[in-house]
Amino acid sequence: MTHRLPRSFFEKPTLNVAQELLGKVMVFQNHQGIITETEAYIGIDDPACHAARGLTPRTQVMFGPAGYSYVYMIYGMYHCLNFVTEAEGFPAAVLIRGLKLLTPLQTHLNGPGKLCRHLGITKAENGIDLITDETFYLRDPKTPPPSFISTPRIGIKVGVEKPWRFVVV
DNA sequence: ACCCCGATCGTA
DNA sequence: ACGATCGGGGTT
Repeated sequence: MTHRLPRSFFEKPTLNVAQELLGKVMVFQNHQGIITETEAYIGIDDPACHAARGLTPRTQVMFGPAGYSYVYMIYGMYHCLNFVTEAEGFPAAVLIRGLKLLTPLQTHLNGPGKLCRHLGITKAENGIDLITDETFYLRDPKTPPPSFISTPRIGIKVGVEKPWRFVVV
């Protein structure tokens, strides 16, 4: 009944994964929510991707196999949650920017910092294998894929010309 | 040891 | 429009 997304779902071109993640259910501990907004960060030639500055302790997980979490701290206050994509050795990930919680209130967590703060996601959640972890994974609700638009990515100073942000409409 | 900067967010 | 706040990573 879980329909957990397999590694093959993540081990694909990042733009495809970013779009196909829309409408999927993210499960983290006791939380569940529908993904409503994503951004793609693709390889060393994408200047907005952390991996453009090479392999460092922080970006190591992005160089590893697909289907792992990549969590980093930003502005000294917030964390951002990503899922690693593509083949091992190709550093890329999808940033999760929006989540509609599957609660009676259906709270919409819009913004990567607020999303992590609400769910309690920190660097302790970096490098988790979403294919095998007990309480952190993605689920396919088997509903029709939602319609979406693409826009430039938010909050970056380089790579702004690439329309690699995807938002459910 | 030092310095700069950032895939954000709330307030003004 | 701007400040909060601090770790990562490059430089000295």
